[in-house]
Amino acid sequence: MVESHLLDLLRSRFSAAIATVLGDNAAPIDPLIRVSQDAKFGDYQCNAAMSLAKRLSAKPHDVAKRIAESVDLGDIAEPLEIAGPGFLNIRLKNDFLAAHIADILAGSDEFPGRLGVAPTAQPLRVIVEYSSPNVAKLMHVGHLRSTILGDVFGRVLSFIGHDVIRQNHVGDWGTQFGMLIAWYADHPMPSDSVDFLAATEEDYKLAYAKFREDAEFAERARLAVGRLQSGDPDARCVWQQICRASRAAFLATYRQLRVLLTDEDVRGESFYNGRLADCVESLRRLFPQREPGIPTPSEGFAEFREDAGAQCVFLYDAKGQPRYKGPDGNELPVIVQKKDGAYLYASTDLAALRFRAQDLKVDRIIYVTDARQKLHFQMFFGIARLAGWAPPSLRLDHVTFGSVLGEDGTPLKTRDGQNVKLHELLEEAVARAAAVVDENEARRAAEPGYTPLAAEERARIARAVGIGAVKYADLSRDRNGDYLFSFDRMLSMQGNTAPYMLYAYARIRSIYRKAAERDSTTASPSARLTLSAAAERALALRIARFGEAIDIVAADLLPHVLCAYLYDLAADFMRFYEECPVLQADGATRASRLRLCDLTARALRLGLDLLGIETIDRM
RNA sequence: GCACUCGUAGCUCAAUUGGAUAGAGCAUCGGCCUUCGGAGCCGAGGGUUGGGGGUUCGAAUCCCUCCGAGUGCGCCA
Repeated sequence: MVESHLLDLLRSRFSAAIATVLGDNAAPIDPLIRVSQDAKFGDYQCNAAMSLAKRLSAKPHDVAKRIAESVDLGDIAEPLEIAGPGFLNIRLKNDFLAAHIADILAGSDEFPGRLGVAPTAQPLRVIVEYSSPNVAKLMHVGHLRSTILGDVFGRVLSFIGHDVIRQNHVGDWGTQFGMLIAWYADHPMPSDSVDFLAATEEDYKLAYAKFREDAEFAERARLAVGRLQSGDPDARCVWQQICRASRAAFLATYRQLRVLLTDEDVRGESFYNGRLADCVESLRRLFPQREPGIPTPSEGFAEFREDAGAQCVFLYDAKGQPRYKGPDGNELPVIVQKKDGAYLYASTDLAALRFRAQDLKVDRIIYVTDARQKLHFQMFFGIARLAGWAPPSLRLDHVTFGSVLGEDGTPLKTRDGQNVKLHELLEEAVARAAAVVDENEARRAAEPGYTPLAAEERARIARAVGIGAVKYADLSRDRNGDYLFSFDRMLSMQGNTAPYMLYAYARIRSIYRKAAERDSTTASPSARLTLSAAAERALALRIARFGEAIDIVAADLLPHVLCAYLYDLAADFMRFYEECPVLQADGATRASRLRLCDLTARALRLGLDLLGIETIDRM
C-alpha cells in the first residue's frame, strides 16, 4: 500500500505500536493522529494514550511512554516528546520531509500531477444533481450555491477516481407551460437572443395576469397543458423552442461561471413524464393499507391511500405512529398525484431515482439543493427505501446549504424586491475586478521597466478575478449556514479570498518569468530540497498536506476545508517569499527554493481548479 | 404547536468532527519598500464560545434545559 499522506503513514506506524502495547488479540484502535495546532507541539501528535490509560489501568503518561518505545519512526521523525497528560508530539525530520515532497509529490511517483493523491481503491458511479434552473426564467442568486457547490463535488469526486454523472434536473414541465403556450398562440415568441429568458419571464407574468382575469384564456391554458402532455405537435413545438433557447442561455451562464455542466447533462423533469403513472401505480401496489394487529417492522412502513381527493403516501415509524405531522397536528402525507390528476415533484423525484438506480445503475446520488427542502428529501428518501427502489447499497445524500443574504442580513434582493439576476451579479463582480486591475495598472505604470498589460489581458484577468471571487467567497464558508454576500470582502486582497490566492500564484509565475529573463536555469526536477529556514520548512509541510484536505472534501463534501488549506498554503508562501530570496540565492539554495515555488504553484493551481477557479499568470 | 439550521473578538468567518493557551481577515494602534510584484509581510490590544446544568482525564464540539435568530410543515419546486 502506498501511504501517500503523512497522516496515513503515521496512522499505520502508531497502529502497529499500539497493537504491540495492547497485546496480540486486541481489536485495532484508532491511534488518534492529529495535526498539532501549535508548532511547539510538533507537526503531528498522537492522542491515543489518554483514552487507553483507563483500559490498561495505567497512567496516561506511562502509556504514552510505552507507545513511544514501541513505535518505529526512526527514519521519519525526531525522538518523540511526551507532553502534558500524555500527548505524543511528533516532529518530522527535515530530510524526510524534503525527500517526501520531492519524490512523492513532484510527479516522479506513480500518480504524476496528482500531488500525492492516489485514486480511490473503490470507484463508484455517482450522480451529482445540481443547478436545476427553471426553463423560461432567468437564473438568479438562488441558483448560485447549488451550481457552484455541485460543480466542486463533481470535480473532486471525479479527481478521486469516481465515475461522475452530472444531472441538471431543469424545471421544464408543469402547468406554467399551458399559460405560455396559450400566450404565444396570440403573441410572437422572442427570438433566441441573449435576452430570450428575460423576455419569456416577462411574458409569463403577463400570461399569468391574463390567466387570472380572462376565463376564456384560462380555459385555453388548461387545455394547452393537456395538449402538451398528450404530444400535440403545435404545443410541443412551442415548448421545445422555449426549452432549447433556455438551455442555450443556461450554458452561456455556465461557461461564464466556469461550471462543467453541458447540454448532455440536462435531464429535465419532462424526461420522467412517461414514468410517473407507473411510479404511482407501483406505490399503490407496494403500500397497501395495513391490517390491524400485524406487528410493525422496525424500519416502519408506508401506506398508500387517497386523502382529500389526492393520491398520498403516509409514512409511519416502528411503533405505527405517523412520522410527519402538519401544523394542525394531523399526519402529513407525501402527495404523489393531485386531485386533478397532475403529478408533483415527489413523483418526479421518485421516478428519477428509479431510473437512476435501475437504468443508470448508480451507487450514489448526491442532491445539491437548499436546506429548505430537507423535509421533502427526508420523506422522499423514506419512500424510496421502503419501496426498495433505493436498496441499502445505494447511498443517498441531500447536501444542503443556507441562503445568500445581503449586507442587511436578509435574503439578497434588488432594491425593488426582485431576485438578483445571476448574470447581472456576475457582470458586476467582473466590472469591480476590472476597476481594481485598472487602478493597479495605473499605479505600476510609473515603475521603471514595467511592461503594461494589454487591454485584452486586463479583461481576462478581471474575469478570472471577478468570477473567482464570487465562487471562492461562497465555497470558503461552511455551506450549512446562511452566507453574507459582499463584493467588497470577496474582492479584497487581504484574508481568505480568491484575489489573495491568485496573487500568490501570480507572484510565483513572476519569479519564473524573471528567472527565464536572466538566464535559463529554472527548477530542475532533480534539485535537492533543503529546508533550513523556518519558512521553508513550514511551506514544505503544508505542501505535503495537500491530500489531507482533498480527503476531507471528498468524504464530507465540505469545500471550505480545501479553501482553508489553500489560504494557509498561500499565506505560508507569502511568508516564505518575504523571508527567503529565491533568485538572489546562490546555487543549491536557489534550485531548492525554485522547487518549493514550483510545488506551491502546482498545489495552488490544482486546488483552485478543483474549486472551479481559474488561475492567471499576471494580475 | 412540531421539526430542522444557526448563535464563537465590535464586524465577516475558522477551529482537522472530543485534544493542550479557541485561530484568521476587516476595523484600531505600532513597525518593514536601494532585494524576486507593497494587491505584500511582521507585531500589539481585543473572548465567561448566548445563559445554566450534565457526561470525562479533557467540551465551542456530545446530552438536558432555558434565551435569541432563521427556515420548513397537503395538492409550487
